[in-house]
Amino acid sequence: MATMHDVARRAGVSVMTVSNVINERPHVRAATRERVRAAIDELGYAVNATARSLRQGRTGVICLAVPEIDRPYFGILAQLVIERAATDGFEVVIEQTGAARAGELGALAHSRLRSYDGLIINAVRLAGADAALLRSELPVVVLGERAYAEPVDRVAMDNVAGGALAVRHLVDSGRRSVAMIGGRMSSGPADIDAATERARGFLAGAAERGVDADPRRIVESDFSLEGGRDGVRRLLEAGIAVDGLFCATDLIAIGAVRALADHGLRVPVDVGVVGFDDVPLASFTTPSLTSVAPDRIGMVDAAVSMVVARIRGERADADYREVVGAMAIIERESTATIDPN
Amino acid sequence: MATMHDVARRAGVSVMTVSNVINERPHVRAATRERVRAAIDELGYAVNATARSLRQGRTGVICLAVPEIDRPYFGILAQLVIERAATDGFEVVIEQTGAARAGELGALAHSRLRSYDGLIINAVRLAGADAALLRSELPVVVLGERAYAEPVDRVAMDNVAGGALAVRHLVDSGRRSVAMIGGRMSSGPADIDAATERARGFLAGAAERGVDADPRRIVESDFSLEGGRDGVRRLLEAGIAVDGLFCATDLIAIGAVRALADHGLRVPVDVGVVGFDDVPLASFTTPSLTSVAPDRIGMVDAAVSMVVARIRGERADADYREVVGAMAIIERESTATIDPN
DNA sequence: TTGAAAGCGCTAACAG
DNA sequence: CTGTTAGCGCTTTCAA
Repeated sequence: MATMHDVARRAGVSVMTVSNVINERPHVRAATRERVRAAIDELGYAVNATARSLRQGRTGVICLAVPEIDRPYFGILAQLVIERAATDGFEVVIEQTGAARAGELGALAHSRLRSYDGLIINAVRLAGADAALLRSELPVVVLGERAYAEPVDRVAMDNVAGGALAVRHLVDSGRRSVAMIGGRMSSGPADIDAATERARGFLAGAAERGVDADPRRIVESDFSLEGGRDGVRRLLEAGIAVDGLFCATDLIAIGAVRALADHGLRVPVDVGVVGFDDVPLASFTTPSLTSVAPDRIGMVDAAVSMVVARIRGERADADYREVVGAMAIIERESTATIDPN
Repeated sequence: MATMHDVARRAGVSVMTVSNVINERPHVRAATRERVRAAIDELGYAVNATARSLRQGRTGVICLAVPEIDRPYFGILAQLVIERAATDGFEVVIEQTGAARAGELGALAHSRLRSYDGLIINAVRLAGADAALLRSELPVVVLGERAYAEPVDRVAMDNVAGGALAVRHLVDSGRRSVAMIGGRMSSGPADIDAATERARGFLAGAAERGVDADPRRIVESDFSLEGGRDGVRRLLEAGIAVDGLFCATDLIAIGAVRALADHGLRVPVDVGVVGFDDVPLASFTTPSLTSVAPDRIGMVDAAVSMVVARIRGERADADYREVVGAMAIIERESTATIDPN
């Protein structure tokens, strides 16, 4: 690979002039610039980003850490973050945490090692005690979750409100025996994650509408197709009557719809189903899936803006911000109102 | 951030000794090692990967360039590549090409800039004329596609065989009027991509089974849910009778199944549908989706092995290899044999 | 077993 | 408008 020195020699200028041309700085005579450009083309020169990063102490790269990139929700999120970061001149590398605390801590450590300029982390397991780590020299924005006692930069979605929206809609469309798959009954304030918050919303919404809000109507599960399938099996085996089912993600919902069909239960006639995330697929399943939709674009915009502002030093160190994204319910076929006949 | 010099000063040794400890090189006295380790912990020191990369000329990072990370196929692929690369001590960064030639050339250029050690590129638009670029100092393995006249390192899937498998299965399960969504009739040998190859397999398989293999039975489409929906609409509007439908990806198939339902056509009773990729979702849709399954794990293993061998200089420069992954058809409900009554 | 010196390729700061 | 110098943090090379 040619270096800047090679280009300088060939163009008969100093390396500094080459650098000035490459970085489009003023005060370079047009003729000189052309000579340098020609040399660059002839040698097939390209800047070495590693050397530039070492010198500048910045990489121009933001890390996005998500649990698993092969879940549709995170695929879309990644796409949006990449596009949005590009508008501020940043690249994005994606890191997977495996939805584990170790992986999430690893993403933090790793961002430091690689000198990424900032980190947007969709943390699902980082505990409040880890929050101190989130307030380091490295600009970090926590995305998606909502519960740290310590102040950190954070973009959350209102999972409780979303869960309540879902169950209210189920009841209002004629269901009385509601249940939830993918929720969690928190053992304390320590591990408040999306599963817990959505479950709280579910219970609150059910109580509000005067339907049975027994925590036994909530089963835990992975946020996966298999989790939905197994969740339905467990509900039915426990003998819990269900005509309205709230699933903590769309993937769970799709697995659940399939399992319901396998048990001879039709959606929406026998059971109404609501998912969460509003992935594109939700419009295309049969039946199409009613889902709680977070304001993805707004959240991504807020997260990137926040991390970029920190990187640029535009905010005081202790000035932590929190943004909570809006939720909406998108009604589709899976909760069509039951004909009273 | 503490540097190696800070650690050295604190431990009362030279930077070289610190480096030796960090890299677990022998010839460091146990006592010295402990002293250095203690200093590292006290200062919270971590190596600066950028500086190391600049010095070594290697980054330990492989780039994986895919069209769009939010398609399930590529999400899974990324997951597999990350896991496999880790076994050889490499990290992976994911780059999106937008399924455009510019994006694919960009991934190449970018891998050079960032000094990535190698590139695995799922190229869908790079033309044969660009193949020369693939044989540069940068180790590159082309994944998924199959058609370059020039020799390059390549891991392909047998798209033609896969298309033929699909149509044979449709005919053998009782369908006679087959059509395809997401295929392309190539204008020449220049742009042979998956859409073209799968269409060739479709035509060959149809001819082999003695059913109508008119190219008008193939409609182009995006590899997306919307593409499948629109493809069905176009087929039906063109008045083409269809009782067997081959879709170039599972996403197309899911969109198509939905559109068929909207037109009052039931799957599999009225139309049998075969997808391609065998994404996990295929087992969970209603009806579950018959799909052509590439040997993903085998392909990923081959691709990572090839690029790592190149990085390590274990192969002669001109010794290009090609691996073609096996295909299988996974039969599910969407092609259940029609009861002759 | 440990250390000193050099330099990877680039850019900030300043000099001309 | 252009050039010189120094140094980012690390590892390679060689010497002690």
